[in-house]
Amino acid sequence: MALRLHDSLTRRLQDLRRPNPDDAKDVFTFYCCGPTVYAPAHIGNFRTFVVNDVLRRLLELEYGAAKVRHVRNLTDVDDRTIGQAKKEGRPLGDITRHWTKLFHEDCAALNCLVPHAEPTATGYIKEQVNMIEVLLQKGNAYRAADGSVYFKLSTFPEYGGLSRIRERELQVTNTVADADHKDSVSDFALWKAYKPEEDGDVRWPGPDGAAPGRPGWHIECSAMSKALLGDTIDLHSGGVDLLFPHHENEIAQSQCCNGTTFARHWYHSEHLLVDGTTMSKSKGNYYTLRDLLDQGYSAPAVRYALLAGHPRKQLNFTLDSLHAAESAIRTLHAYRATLPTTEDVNDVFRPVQEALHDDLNTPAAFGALFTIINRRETDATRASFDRALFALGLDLDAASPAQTTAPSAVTALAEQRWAAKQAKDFAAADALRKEITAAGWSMLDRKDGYTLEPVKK
RNA sequence: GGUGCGGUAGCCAAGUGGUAAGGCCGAGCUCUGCAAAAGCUCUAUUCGGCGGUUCGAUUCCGCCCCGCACCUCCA
Repeated sequence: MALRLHDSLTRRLQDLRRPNPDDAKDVFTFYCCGPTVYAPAHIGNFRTFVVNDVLRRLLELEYGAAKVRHVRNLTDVDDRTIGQAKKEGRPLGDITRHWTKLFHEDCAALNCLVPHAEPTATGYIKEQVNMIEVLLQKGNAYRAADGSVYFKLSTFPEYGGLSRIRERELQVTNTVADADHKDSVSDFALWKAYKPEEDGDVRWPGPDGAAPGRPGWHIECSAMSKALLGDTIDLHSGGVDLLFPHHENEIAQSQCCNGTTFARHWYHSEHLLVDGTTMSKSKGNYYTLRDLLDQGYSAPAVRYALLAGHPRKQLNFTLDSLHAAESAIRTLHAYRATLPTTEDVNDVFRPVQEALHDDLNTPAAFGALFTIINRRETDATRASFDRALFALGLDLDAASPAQTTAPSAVTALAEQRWAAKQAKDFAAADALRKEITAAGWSMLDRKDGYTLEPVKK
């Protein structure tokens, strides 16, 4: 079954295809909008990246790992990054390096495959400037009085096709008096002229005839995808919030500059909610991966919880859903141990991949997974199970709670209780169990000994 | 106001014009001295409300109620 995915532009399910499957050099090109590195990424951000990671895995299973090229950018210069640098009184690069490192750590913990390239906006200034110059030459952009460059929306009649927002509606809603020098309020910035009071020392030489400054946000993705993947990419994805204006603007810039289709397929994943509303700093209702790990939840459980709802539906995140995820993962872990390591004759877990191939239906995939498990298929092997888990990106071994060692006082109590139990002095054994529990540890009796684990919350 | 999405068991969540996957929680049982783990079994005559189409609708259509998101730099 081909990989079918909802396309945001046509609003239909469409098969994802390599345009030239007979060409050995042809690869499937996949661009996903990445994070802005100025603060910790919250798990809402990671819903997008985890969903896209499943997509990447499916593409690899479908075409072969060598036939997929996945690019995800890092926005390391914009109002927010500059604002954060200014606030902390540190160079912009310090801030963005710091948050990039933490972002990568979280990605690794969530078992996301590393993109083939992770370009940064500051690493592609020249490409962005070049693109702006082409747009100026073609008449799709103009220089403003302050030296900024804007995209002239009226030169691209197809604008709004993705978001279905018409220009006149934009103007109605644009109530903020625009302080800059646009011809039309709908026009968006390609290049922002340097403002000493706001930008500190962040500036580059601008496009021909423009002032020094920095690129606008939207142009970076257009320039980096062009540089790394070519004029037309097979799949472009991101969170729904990017649909307008970011992706709409990317289409306008890229298609006017390159004269060809920008992306063959658009995919947007929905938001993660907390307490029924979207996460945000101002509401104070967001979680970071670190928060959850510190509370004792495992990264695979977080990944599971993020995939527990259909990616194109809003998902309300709760600690209950994390508990459920932890339990489900324990079941998977125990089940895996029962599977033979023999070669598989029937791919009994095939329905899991099929569910994923049907518009990335992750909840249905989990359903299929457990249905098969509950059937106790005699043909099930570890290899077929692991293939299913690979597609979902679940690393079960990483789910085992951190092997914290009990304090010596607790170990001593445990030794005493074990001895008492061997001597069949059950009254003493029970009393010692209580003490151990009171100290925050569970003593789990095994056949030939015992293990100690922190008491579960 | 515009655009889009959704309302399915205690919680989460798939799905279909032909009579409701799955996970969690809970209950019972088995096994263990106890506990835990593991295994087995059970848990929606019903899919926001009211109409319509149909032999038949949770699934299609209309209206209504409720919730959420986006509307210029938020994944």
